[in-house]
Formats: sequence, C-alpha cells, structure tokens
Amino acid sequence: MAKNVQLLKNVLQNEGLRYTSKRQIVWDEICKNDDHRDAEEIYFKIRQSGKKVSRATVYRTIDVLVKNNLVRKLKLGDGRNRFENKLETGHHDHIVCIQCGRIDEFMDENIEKLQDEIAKEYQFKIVRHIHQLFGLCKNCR
Amino acid sequence: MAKNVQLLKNVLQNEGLRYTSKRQIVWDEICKNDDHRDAEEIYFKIRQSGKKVSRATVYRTIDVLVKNNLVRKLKLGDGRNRFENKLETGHHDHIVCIQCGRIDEFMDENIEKLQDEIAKEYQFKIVRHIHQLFGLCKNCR
DNA sequence: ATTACATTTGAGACTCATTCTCAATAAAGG
DNA sequence: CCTTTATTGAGAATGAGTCTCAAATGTAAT
Repeated sequence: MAKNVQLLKNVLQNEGLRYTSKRQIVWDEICKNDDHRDAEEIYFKIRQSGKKVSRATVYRTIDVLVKNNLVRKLKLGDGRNRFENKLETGHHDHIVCIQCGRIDEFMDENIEKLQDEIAKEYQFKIVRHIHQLFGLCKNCR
Repeated sequence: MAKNVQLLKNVLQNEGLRYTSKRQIVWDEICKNDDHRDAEEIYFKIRQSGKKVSRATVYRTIDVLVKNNLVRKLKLGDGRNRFENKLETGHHDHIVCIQCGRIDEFMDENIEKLQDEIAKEYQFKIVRHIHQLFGLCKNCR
C-alpha cells in the first residue's frame, strides 16, 4: 500500500504538517476496511494490533484526513461521528437500519439534480449535503 | 390557544402521563414561533418570562412531544438538537446556511418518490429520513 | 552524527449537551 | 383530607470530543 503512504504524505505536506508513524498508523487502520466506524473503534483496533497511538492523536489525525478529503465523516444522529476512507468510493448517501445498524450506500443522479434545482430556486450555494434513509433493512423488516 | 391545550392533553393521555402546568408551559413556548431552537433557548425563554421549569423537565417534556409528533427534532450536526412545532407544517427538509445560520425549508415530491424507489430496490422500509443542504444562502454567497 | 529548534504526542483534565438520581412536591381518586 | 403514584428540580453523572503542557520526536544546519 505504498499508495496510502503517498496520499498521506501529500496531505500532510499540503497542510504543512510532518509525516509521522502515528499518523500513518491511523490512516492505515482507516484504510483496512470500508466500514463506517467511530473514533473509539478505530482507536481500539489500533491498540489491539499492539500499536500505541493515543486517543487524542487518533482524533487529531482523523480531523486532518477529513479536512483533506481522504476520509468521509458521517453523522448518523447517535452522538458519535463515523468515518470511512474515500479511497475508491465516489459520492454516495446512506441507508441505515435502525434495528441491526447495517449501513448501505446509495447514489441517485436524479436526486442530485433535483437538489441542485432546489438550491437554484433558493439562490443557495450547496457546499455539502446529508441524505440518509432510516428504517428497516430487508433482514429486519 | 385552547387547541394547544387539547393537543397536549391528548398526547399525555395517550402516553399515560399526567397533564401538568409545567408540561403546558414547555409546549406553549415551543408553539410561540416557528423557529428551530435548541433546548437551552427554549429553557431560557421560559425563565425570562418569569415561569419556572427546570432544564430536566424541559428536556423530558420535549421528548414526549417529539415521540408523539407534536414536535420535530432536528439534528444539524453542531452538537445540539433543534426543535420546531409541527402545528401547521407538513413534511419538509432543511437548507442550512453555514455562514449566518439561516434555516429554510424545502419539500420536493419528486425527491420523495425517488427515495421510495431506492428503498424498494434495497428492500428497505423507510421509517424516517434526513435530507439537509448545507452551504451559503443568498445573503452570504 | 550532534545540536538547536519546532512540531507532535500522550495522559488526563476539561467541555458541553444531555441524562440520571432521588428527595421533595403535586395530581388523582377515593 | 389521605393515600398512592407520578412529576419535578438541583445538581451529579455521562460520554464524545477537545484542550493542555511537559516529554518525545522530527528536521535542518552544523
């Protein structure tokens, strides 16, 4: 995963920050899967693997990654933020099962278009949006 | 506003709760305008008017009102929940200015329809959804 | 390498919205 | 009124996230 090293270095350079092993550990962990995990989960997975990075550093590093578009921050309304790497994934929104916690992703060009039209109508410039469907997934309904 | 008294009484009866002056004070305050206020603002407005209701009671009452569809709970991602009465208002989503905090409302039948189609595709039963546009309003762009 | 300086890190204190606790108070039905 | 049961308030507790500051580490020049 030399790619992930380079991506991180670029971001850090871009921010005027140093490339450090701790930051690499955090970024690596986030890249390990495509789940939507909270900071605590990421922190614990790192500890479990025997590496030592403090909670503060996990939070601080994630902030940088989010700001620089390597990580997407997800608010599902349960009080903690979730994070997912944006390596291969284009824009998408989320479908959340309120029973089992399963999270699926969706993307609909037509909705995006309608959204833009609404913004135009309100003379509003969209910077980002949240679109989440909460309910019961096929296994829980 | 006898209507608001009756609505509250119905909800409380429905929940097996007692009708009390404190609960009426909270509900009245929420009905006073159509703003999107957080619990603290509502609590302060009540105190300002000389009435005495504790923070705990404000929170507890709002919970009941939300659960019973008299109040809509709004999460805008800034860490506090906002609330608005649902007296006259049908379903709508929100447009939030990240500069001045202005909140507008929108509703688009076509988006709702597309949303339902997506749900069908995923064999998902939508219970509720969040759709929020963040950006700059016409006064801030 | 070694030094000198600046940035990063970790442990735990702190914040802030919200929830909880439990003794005091108030409603409801005899 | 009296008894029972629910509600209320003051402040403690919670929990995710942020901050502080001394110690550790990276960096660039010697």
